[in-house]
Amino acid sequence: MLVPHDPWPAGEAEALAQQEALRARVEPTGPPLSARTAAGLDVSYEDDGDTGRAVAAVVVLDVATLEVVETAVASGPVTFPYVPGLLAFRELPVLTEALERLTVTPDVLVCDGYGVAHPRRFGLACHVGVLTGLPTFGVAKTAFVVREPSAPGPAAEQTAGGAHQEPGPRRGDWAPLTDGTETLGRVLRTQPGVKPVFVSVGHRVDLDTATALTLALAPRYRLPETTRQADQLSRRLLGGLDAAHRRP
DNA sequence: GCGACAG
DNA sequence: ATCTTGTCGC
Repeated sequence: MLVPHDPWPAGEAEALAQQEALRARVEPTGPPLSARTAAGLDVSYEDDGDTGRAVAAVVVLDVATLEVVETAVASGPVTFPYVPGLLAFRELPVLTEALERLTVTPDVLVCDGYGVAHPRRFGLACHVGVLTGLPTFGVAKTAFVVREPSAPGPAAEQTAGGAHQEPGPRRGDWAPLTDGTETLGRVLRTQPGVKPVFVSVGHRVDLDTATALTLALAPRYRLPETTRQADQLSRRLLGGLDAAHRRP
C-alpha cells in the first residue's frame, strides 16, 4: 500500500511544525466499523535505542480467527530521538516502509501508543491514520501521565491529555480518559484483574468500535494479538540482525 | 521555576 | 524502547 508523506523532520522544531500541519487532517471519529482484518504495528530498537537500528513489523490478522493474513518488515537507522509527544517521528520512517511492503490493505490499523489522547491531540495513531487514510486507533500499555501526589479524593491520575480512575476488575470494564468535558479515550480492562490498557481513537473510527476491537483482539492476553504478533516479529528480526552483524 | 511525560 | 533470573500458575 502507498504511504505518501513529507520529508521526515530532523529536529524537534521542524517536527512540531509538521505535526501541527497534519493535525488539521485528522478525523477523530467515524462510522461503526466492521473490520474483517486488523493490522498490528510495532518497532524494536537496538542497543541504547538511539545509535543502533530500528526494526518495524506489521502483522495483518483475520479478526474472527486471529490467524495471520500477511506480515511485512523493514529496518533502518534510528533518525529521531525519543521525545514524549513526538514518538511518531521516531517510529514512522521505518514503519511506513514496512506498510508499503504490504500487498493487502487492512481494514484498520492498531498502533502501539496513543491517538488523540495526546498533549496536542495528535499521537502516533492519528499520524499513521492521516498518512495512510485508513481507520486507526492506539492501544498504549502505560499512562501518558503526570501523577498528582497531592490530588484530593480517589487516586486519580492527570494524563498529559486527560484524567481517569481505575476501571472495574472484569474484562470489558472501562473508565473514561477525560480532559475537562472532552473524552479522549478509555482505560480498558482486557483481562480480569490485570492492569488495563489505554485506548484512544486515531483516525476515522469511533471509540466504541476501537474498544470492541481491542477486546476482540485480546481474548487471552492483556494486549491485542495484533500488537503481540508485531512485537514478537520485530524482536525476532532484530535478533537476527544482531547475529548477522556479529558474524563477519 | 521545577518536575511529571506513549515507545 | 532496552538491560535481565527465577518463579508462580494455568
